[in-house]
Amino acid sequence: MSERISEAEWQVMEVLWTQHPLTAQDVAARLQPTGWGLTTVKTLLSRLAAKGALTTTEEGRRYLYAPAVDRAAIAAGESRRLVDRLFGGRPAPLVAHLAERGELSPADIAEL
Amino acid sequence: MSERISEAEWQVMEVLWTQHPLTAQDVAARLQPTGWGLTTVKTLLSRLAAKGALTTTEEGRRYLYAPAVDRAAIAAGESRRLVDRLFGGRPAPLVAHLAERGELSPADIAEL
DNA sequence: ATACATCGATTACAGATGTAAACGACTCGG
DNA sequence: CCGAGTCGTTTACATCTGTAATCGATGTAT
Repeated sequence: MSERISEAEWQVMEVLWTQHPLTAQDVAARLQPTGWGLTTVKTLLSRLAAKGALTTTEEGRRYLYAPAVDRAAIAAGESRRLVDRLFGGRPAPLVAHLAERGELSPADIAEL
Repeated sequence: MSERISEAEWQVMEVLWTQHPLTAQDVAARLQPTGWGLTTVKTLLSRLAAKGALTTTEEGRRYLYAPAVDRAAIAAGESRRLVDRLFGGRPAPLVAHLAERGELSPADIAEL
């Protein structure tokens, strides 16, 4: 699994990271708020399975989907890409910016 | 200017944020390391101009390009998107991850 | 004057992405 | 058995992205 996960695909992964295994139906149900049709969700599931981001188990006539990649690892990779691209690899400016937005609680800061 | 700036386009912006105004030639020269052809750079400049990310001034028969958007603002927006997407809007986990990579110097941390 | 270099603009084209309809196989209620 | 629903798969199609070739106009050197 070296390929990237697109934004729409990410939302599908979110569902499965939260709970798994699930059928396509179930995933679609949990993606209700996106307004996507069932076939759209199926397409995304297929693409994710094709790129090895999730595993499928046959259950009768359908599949049960489950994540095959670790969420934290993917998030780490994406963060890294962003920091490299936007801040030349130095995360400090990013952190500074986040801090300015006041969305880092004092507790968060203390934790570092 | 509400449209996104793609990764290749970002590299072009980097050049112009560093120095401006520049001709297409100059930008391409500074993008030497990418190995992109001159026409490729011109395409990217056009797309960026079309989406209002940079301004053009006619100088004789050619254009001088300069950024029309603030780098920090764009970076902030992209950071925000990433944090929303990957961490549900709570930047703490991202910061924690960056801290774990040891790329935040103690000085950086102190600064918060 | 003429050939050549250079400009921006137009066109190209494959792969990724978002979003889905259509299809053939299968199952289940009557 | 038969029609309706449900599966995954195949096909569709517009937009975006990366990467350029080509083109018509114009400037420049001889």
